Amino acid sequence: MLFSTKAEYGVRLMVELGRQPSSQPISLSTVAEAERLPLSYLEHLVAKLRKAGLVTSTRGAHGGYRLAMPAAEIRMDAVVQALEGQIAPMECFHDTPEGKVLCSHEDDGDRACSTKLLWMRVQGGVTKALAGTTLAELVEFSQPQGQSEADVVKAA
Amino acid sequence: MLFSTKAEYGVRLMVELGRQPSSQPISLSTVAEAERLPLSYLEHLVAKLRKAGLVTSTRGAHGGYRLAMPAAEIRMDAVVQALEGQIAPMECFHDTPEGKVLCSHEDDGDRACSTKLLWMRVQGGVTKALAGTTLAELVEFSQPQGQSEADVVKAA
DNA sequence: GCAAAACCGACCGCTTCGGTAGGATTTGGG
DNA sequence: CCCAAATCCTACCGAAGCGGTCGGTTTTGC
Repeated sequence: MLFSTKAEYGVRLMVELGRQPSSQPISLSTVAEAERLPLSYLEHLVAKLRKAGLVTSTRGAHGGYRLAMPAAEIRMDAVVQALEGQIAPMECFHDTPEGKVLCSHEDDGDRACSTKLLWMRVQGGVTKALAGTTLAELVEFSQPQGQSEADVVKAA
Repeated sequence: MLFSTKAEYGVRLMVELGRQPSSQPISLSTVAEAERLPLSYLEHLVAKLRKAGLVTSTRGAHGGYRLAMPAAEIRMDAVVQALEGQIAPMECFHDTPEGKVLCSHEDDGDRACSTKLLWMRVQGGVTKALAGTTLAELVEFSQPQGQSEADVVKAA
């Protein structure tokens, strides 16, 4: 599997927050019940989302979480990265100060790294899919009257 | 990380085999030395490739492995799948008899699965990248006189 | 002040990862 | 015919991550 349930649960959590039209926060236990997910596990996940600045929290009674910005402005690559860590196909890919990726096997002798081309393409495909999808799209898609799934997927 | 070193090592192994022009097999220890990888671990990986029909083996002295078909006919999705198992973004994706993928959270109440759209797009991106790359391309790319990396990546 | 909620950190069983070890079997060459 | 080289097979092992659980602390509205 490319991703663990951290991404799965975390994205569901975000969609649940995005579904709420009101400005008042909703509690984690509400989300946990709606999605039938373990509350104490969601706490760990929402902590990552909060540290990444994707959700804000209000403590105390009637507290809870809400999106830190409109759902249309939240790209899913940020969400998945907050939950799963750096998105790279391989251990040997790491970020450079310029924000690019490099393969550390780069200079094995006189040849180029034989796998780099492949992982660059995979990286591109995943990044494109994640960055090209907003939370608002997922909220819209999950509504019962949403357009046919084939249409939306095709638009990727 | 999306993939483990099984894919990394296994792909390097395949490239090494693809580099050999002759028809005679090359031994694992030769590959291990060339790529500086542990021989006993490579044995496990090459076993998966053999079971998947991607390489053939000849036992005994002067034995070894060779590609089961021309490198240009070997698509990397087959290689990675043989090494890592089914390529799916999520646990809840599984193959159907028709060869498609489905999300098992499909019918949670009256709403569509809120994450399905996202994982479908990711799945599409990865599959396109892997299936659109052949072993021959990687062999070509890893030669010192290969064309610039930007050109090849762009062609994805 | 009580209850509801966010917060925090420790723990735990399980599986996978990356690798090692030891052997068995097959085969070509001397 | 025997030995060395090679594939093949099974078991094991430490470390790490996954998917939680638990107990507690702090904050806040009513």
